[in-house]
Amino acid sequence: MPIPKATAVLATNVVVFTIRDERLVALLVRRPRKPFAGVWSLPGGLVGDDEGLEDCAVRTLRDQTGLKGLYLEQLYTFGNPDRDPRTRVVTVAHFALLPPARLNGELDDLPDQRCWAPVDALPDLAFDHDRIVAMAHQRLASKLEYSTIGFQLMGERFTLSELQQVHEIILGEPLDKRNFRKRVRSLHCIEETGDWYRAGNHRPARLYRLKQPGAVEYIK
Amino acid sequence: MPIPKATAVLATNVVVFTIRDERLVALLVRRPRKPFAGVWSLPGGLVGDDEGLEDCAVRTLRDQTGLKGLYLEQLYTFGNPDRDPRTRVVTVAHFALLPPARLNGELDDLPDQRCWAPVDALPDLAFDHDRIVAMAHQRLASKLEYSTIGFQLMGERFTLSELQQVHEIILGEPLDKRNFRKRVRSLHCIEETGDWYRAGNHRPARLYRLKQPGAVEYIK
DNA sequence: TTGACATAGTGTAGAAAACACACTAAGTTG
DNA sequence: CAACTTAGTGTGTTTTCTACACTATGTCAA
Repeated sequence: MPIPKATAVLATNVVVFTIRDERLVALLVRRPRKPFAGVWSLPGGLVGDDEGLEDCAVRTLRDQTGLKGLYLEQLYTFGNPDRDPRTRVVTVAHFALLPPARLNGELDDLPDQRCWAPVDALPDLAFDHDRIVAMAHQRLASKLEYSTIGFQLMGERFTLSELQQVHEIILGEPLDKRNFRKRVRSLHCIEETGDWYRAGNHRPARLYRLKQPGAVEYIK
Repeated sequence: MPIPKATAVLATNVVVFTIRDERLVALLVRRPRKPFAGVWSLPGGLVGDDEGLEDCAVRTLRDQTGLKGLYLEQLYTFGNPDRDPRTRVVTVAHFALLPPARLNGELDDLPDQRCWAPVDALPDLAFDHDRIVAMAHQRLASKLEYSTIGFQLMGERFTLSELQQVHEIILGEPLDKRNFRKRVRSLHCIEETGDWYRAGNHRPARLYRLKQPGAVEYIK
């Protein structure tokens, strides 16, 4: 028995999060084509014939934004039949984390075609991309509480204050400094570098690094 | 610009869990066709042109097993390019929960074509369905700890001992009776029916029911 | 040099939650 | 009515969570 003909167009999209100006922002690209030509949307594109889903997410992200080497995981698959006005398109949504330290002008070219939009003040987005961003934010916030995913938004070396600020911004609430540090220490997954971060007219901060840079573990 | 031609065959699969003989079991169906003809596999099938993903999961489950009205949620999308030996097939995996009280012979017809297999002793499965079952089991166990999903395996009325046993089986470890009951009571999501469950030569057990039968909430 | 400034860094006590643990209650059955 | 079987209950201990405020150490400017 032959296989039925292909039934759907398959795409991936990625919500890239970082912190900018003390806000959680997501990376948007301007759609060059109909439908929604000129409207902001998530980076992404069609899955190649012989390409894994995560591979596609990585590739389209690199092609459209130059970003690579980010922490990335699958989020959810959106397949409402009328989410694309032309034809059926199913998208496997992912989210990725870019440490703000890597933001240094990485995306300053083509400023009309890309932007970082605060997740709590998004412009109109194409398709159902606003729902995707909302779900990704929610997932990220949850995972902060029961995993070590938060470290994936840190650079190679970071201070505890930095880390705390990132958590506060994503969760949308202030955290107690001493309790936060106690909790982080109890994870035993970072170590002192021995160096100090100096900035401004105040006491320097210890720099830490992850013991296992790529690892994201469940806690408790 | 025209949309590119369809790039992938899209399917859904469902892992239906229930408890049988004090084990967590998943529902398997025998594949009628190549590839893997005659091999056990998860119920599922191709997504219709104008059909939602969850709708497809519900439909194929009903068509292949007669089951309906189950709690069901999306699990993960498996899209490895060579997971199907013929052509690219991407499957959106779901899992569903069938209260054991509804097992009464529901699937006793066509016994050669369907079976309940213990998740820790699966037969060889088609495609990557063993990975799907493993991930579903892991997800279910996690969600037991931070949500009220466990009640979706209960019938309309149930005893606390029943509920505890289901938790123990899924988690694979014994739970303390008094602590378990304390925890369940603190959720405030069940109420006494006033009736008693009588079975065997021993004290009857109180019957409870969910205050909001469909609801699954996050806790803590 | 020294004082003002700004952020880094630290401990403790009370509350709440998690955990370990064993006996009595109330039916059925022979 | 005695034996059996599962239902149902409380307390003390440990651990985790929470609230809370001051000292340390650098820079910078006067």
